[in-house]
Amino acid sequence: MSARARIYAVVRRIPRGRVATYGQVALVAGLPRRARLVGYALAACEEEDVPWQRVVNAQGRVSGRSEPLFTDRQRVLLEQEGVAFSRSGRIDLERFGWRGPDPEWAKEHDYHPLNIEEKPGQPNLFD
DNA sequence: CTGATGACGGTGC
DNA sequence: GGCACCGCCATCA
Repeated sequence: MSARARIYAVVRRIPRGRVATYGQVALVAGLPRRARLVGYALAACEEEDVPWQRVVNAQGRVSGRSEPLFTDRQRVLLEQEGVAFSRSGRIDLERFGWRGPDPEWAKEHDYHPLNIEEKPGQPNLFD
């Protein structure tokens, strides 16, 4: 399986109303420290069932594009899923960040779980 | 082949 | 918070 195909498979696991970082996607796909590759793969992605809008950078911001129209589009799509942006255009990853794939699924398909804990006191609106 | 270019990220100031 | 490096690596001119 190509690196690209693995990346798309991981992105397809991110649920509605959640966002993952490029680095997290790389890690789950078994490609540590290759966040740039994830960005490259998504830029070239033409598959309809890959929710590319749910991947943002580690600062919780929508990454810039050569074509700024797609940046706006990504934000609109996420807001429609219930993801909130701060005034400065940031997403609170404690609230909306993906906690990793279902461990069951990860084990079966040889991906890496993340096991990120929910922060106590932060209501989880989407699980 | 070589150098430049990114939907990146960690570190340091 | 911002900014500058630097490591990263597939693609492309």
